[in-house]
Amino acid sequence: MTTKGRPRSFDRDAALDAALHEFWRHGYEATSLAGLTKAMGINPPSLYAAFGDKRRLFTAAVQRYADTHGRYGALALARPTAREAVETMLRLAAAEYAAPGHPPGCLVVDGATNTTDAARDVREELRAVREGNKKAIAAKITADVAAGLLPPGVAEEADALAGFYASVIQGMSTQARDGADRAALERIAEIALRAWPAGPDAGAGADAGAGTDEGAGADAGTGGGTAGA
Amino acid sequence: MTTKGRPRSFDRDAALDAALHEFWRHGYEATSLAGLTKAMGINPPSLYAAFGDKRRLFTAAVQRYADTHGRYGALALARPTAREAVETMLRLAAAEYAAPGHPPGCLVVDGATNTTDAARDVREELRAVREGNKKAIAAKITADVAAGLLPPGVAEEADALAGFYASVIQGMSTQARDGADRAALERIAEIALRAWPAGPDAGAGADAGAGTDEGAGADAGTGGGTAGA
DNA sequence: CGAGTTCTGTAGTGGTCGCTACAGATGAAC
DNA sequence: GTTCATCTGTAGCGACCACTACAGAACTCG
Repeated sequence: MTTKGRPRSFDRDAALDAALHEFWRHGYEATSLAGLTKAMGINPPSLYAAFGDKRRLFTAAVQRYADTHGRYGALALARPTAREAVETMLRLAAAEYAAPGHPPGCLVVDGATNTTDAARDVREELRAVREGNKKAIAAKITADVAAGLLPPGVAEEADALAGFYASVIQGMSTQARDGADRAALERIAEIALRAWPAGPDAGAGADAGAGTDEGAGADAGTGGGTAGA
Repeated sequence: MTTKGRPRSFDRDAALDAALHEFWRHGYEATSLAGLTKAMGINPPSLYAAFGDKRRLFTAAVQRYADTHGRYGALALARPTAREAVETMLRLAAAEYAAPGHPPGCLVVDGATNTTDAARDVREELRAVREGNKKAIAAKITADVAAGLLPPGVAEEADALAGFYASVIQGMSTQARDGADRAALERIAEIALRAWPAGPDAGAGADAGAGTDEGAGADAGTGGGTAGA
């Protein structure tokens, strides 16, 4: 299978990166073909030949995002414990969302927030990714409860905890887009980690790494009491 | 000054409410004049005579939102203590974001997330409201430190705490738009409140008795003081 | 070389965007 | 009634939207 015909005169990956940045900054529908072709340095027919159409180009950009800037999610979920996974996810998100060289915030969180009815499927595409991440966090928590790393009562609020940390991360994206720098985002992450449930031997305050005020009984009492009531 | 000429044939407030719902659901730029006029039950010339143009109609809709569904923010900030303000804001937001009868989430958070360069000022308008709310929360915290309701060290992280709770609320809006119901949002709010700093006499870690700090801050029945225990 | 294949730039397509000119309709003032 | 001011619906403005027909350019193959 040889490559016949006139060869492509642009770098497909570089063009995809340029498209990704456009979608990242403006969102799906607010990104025009004119803006895309200008940023990518190509003309519409080349775009359509290489990527299909705007809709498929967006999906390709999301995929590329997941493989590059958005890789922190998978990296964090690969950590052995739920606590490490959540902490890693928060801290990597803080660093990534405000990193120079690309638009602030998260493409998956804010890439298709404002859509017409015609682009409802685009919003659904990103929503599915967000919900998948949330479920993955909940699964990590449930697994740690089963492994004895977290008290049994935490199992009942695994979904709630996952929803909380998903909410924080999504809010961090908005904060980054509003101008928060990396330090500010890291402070948000740090405070969010104070809400992590105490270990299985709660009350003794055997906490891994975090807050100065955290190990004490207040949080342990809150979590255990609410869950067990 | 009498009213001469043909009287307006539609209810201006009702039309504004309809426009608000359109902007709320789709965001500023994804809302078309055609969609607005259809939802408002009027024709373009009537819209322009009554509200100026799409841009000014949006600002009027944001103002109406602030006076109605978005009133929870001002209500919460009117509470005497920072703790009550934040707790009230979280719980009212949880109830409001998933309430039936209107689109999910918050207009101020998600009403102008995806914009072209031409509508950058719209995004700025909402960003200013968000940042104002964040600063108001920080001011409440700083005031409570000055009043002795919170330990002096909290003053240094007043901005960080405000950023954290703003982040949670903004994330709750995304969660609501992704389908979270009121109960799920309230669980997020509850977990977020676990990160609230301990009272002024908490440094020694003598807090098994929750009454020390919670008695002043938590109102009856809200669960702010770990109600179930 | 010529034939075959694919890419590239030009120059549009119909459709929708926000917005408005215009004329008829509908009221108050006289 | 007549006059005048304002609103209303129709109909259409130029600009932009995503997208593509077309022809020439640039490559591999025989």
